[in-house]
Amino acid sequence: MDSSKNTFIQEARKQQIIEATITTLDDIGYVKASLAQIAKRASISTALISYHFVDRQDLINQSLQALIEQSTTFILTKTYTASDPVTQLANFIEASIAYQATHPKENAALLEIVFNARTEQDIPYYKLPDEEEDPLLKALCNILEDGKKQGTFSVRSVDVMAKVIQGAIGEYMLIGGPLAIAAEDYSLEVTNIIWTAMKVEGPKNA
Amino acid sequence: MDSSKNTFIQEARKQQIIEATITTLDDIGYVKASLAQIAKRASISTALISYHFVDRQDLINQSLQALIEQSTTFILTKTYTASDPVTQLANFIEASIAYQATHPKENAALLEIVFNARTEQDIPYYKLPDEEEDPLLKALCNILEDGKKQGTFSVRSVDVMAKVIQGAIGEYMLIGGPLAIAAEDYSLEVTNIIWTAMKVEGPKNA
DNA sequence: ATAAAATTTGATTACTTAATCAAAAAAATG
DNA sequence: CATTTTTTTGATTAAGTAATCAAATTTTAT
Repeated sequence: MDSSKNTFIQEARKQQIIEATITTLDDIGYVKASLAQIAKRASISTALISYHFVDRQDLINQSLQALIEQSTTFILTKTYTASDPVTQLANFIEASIAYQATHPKENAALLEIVFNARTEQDIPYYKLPDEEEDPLLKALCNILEDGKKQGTFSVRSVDVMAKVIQGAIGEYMLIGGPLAIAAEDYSLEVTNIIWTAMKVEGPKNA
Repeated sequence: MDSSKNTFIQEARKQQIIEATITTLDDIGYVKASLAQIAKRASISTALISYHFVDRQDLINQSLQALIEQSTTFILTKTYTASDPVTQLANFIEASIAYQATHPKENAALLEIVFNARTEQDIPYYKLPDEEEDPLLKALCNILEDGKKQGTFSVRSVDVMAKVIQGAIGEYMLIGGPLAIAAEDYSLEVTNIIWTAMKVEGPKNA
């Protein structure tokens, strides 16, 4: 809770363990990412992990939090370089896809946790509520709202449009093998598609 | 391999075990879905699972295959009710989302496997190549190609557009909590967005 | 009905797991 | 420099894992 009481060593060690956790998740996946495997990659004993984290679940949760913070900061920083919704949206899409391309390890680890971890009531993390929780979704909705208000975007449902954009972004990491596309090309294509879908027209139709 | 050699009992039992596997995956997730848990839900002994399936991996793989076949058949059957690309696309989107809404258990189990299972070389299933393998993606691409050829759709890259559509569909199941939208409403919104994005215009711009 | 074959089980196997704990090592304190 | 506190380890624990196997049961064929 209160990290001000922790020494530098404590914080550094925790950080090291979290990094080893991320590496392990990327290497061998959630199922096989045991404390022993994580400890091996951190070159420490398993007991030391238990000393710094109350639980395996705790370790996973803190790793997840670190991963979310890192990617969120990366994306939102680039997004708000601009002040107009059009550029912000383009930045958002590009940064989101660029993050995946430049941080494959972190991205894989994030996926592993989100799609494997469950609450004590066995509710998968990926089914947990969005909106107020997910700052990326909120930022995206805000940008769409702004563009809608100032008449730049033509959007029926901001929520659904946000989901479509999120889906297009999320799909990039699932592209494997033959039809692999460069991140920049994919970003441009997606931005173009979304832009076309929201283009304001002369005569309004239904 | 050759299922013609299997007796009815064998096939029925295998089917029962696969169903129990799906239920277990939905209930408690991939990590905790042990043979014991699956056996409990099928009201049989764990050894019987080993008798009918060579491996746990084998059981998971056969369950996955069953799940993919089921959803693919459902979606493609509804899709090809029509013969024109426009209706086919609308059908495809609607059927894909409807399947998720009407088969939550199967859908959850499919997710659990795809995002947890790995090959012997530790490659996650979700990273395995698409295209030739995934009949849904192929069908979607064909529909887009058809519409493009006959001048109904305006698409730069069929591959990317297909991914955007897949992403929008896949995102539906991740909508949890407050902003839950009815499947039909979501389908209509998505179809509308995609249609707008592919609308053929009068004057061609760059 | 009886023998043979297929199916099912309970018990056991060898392993891996997360977590605990006393003791050792290292760091901080007076 | 001595002592107290923090950090780290190795060994152990109890529980759970997939898989095996001989024996029991059921089904099928004769």
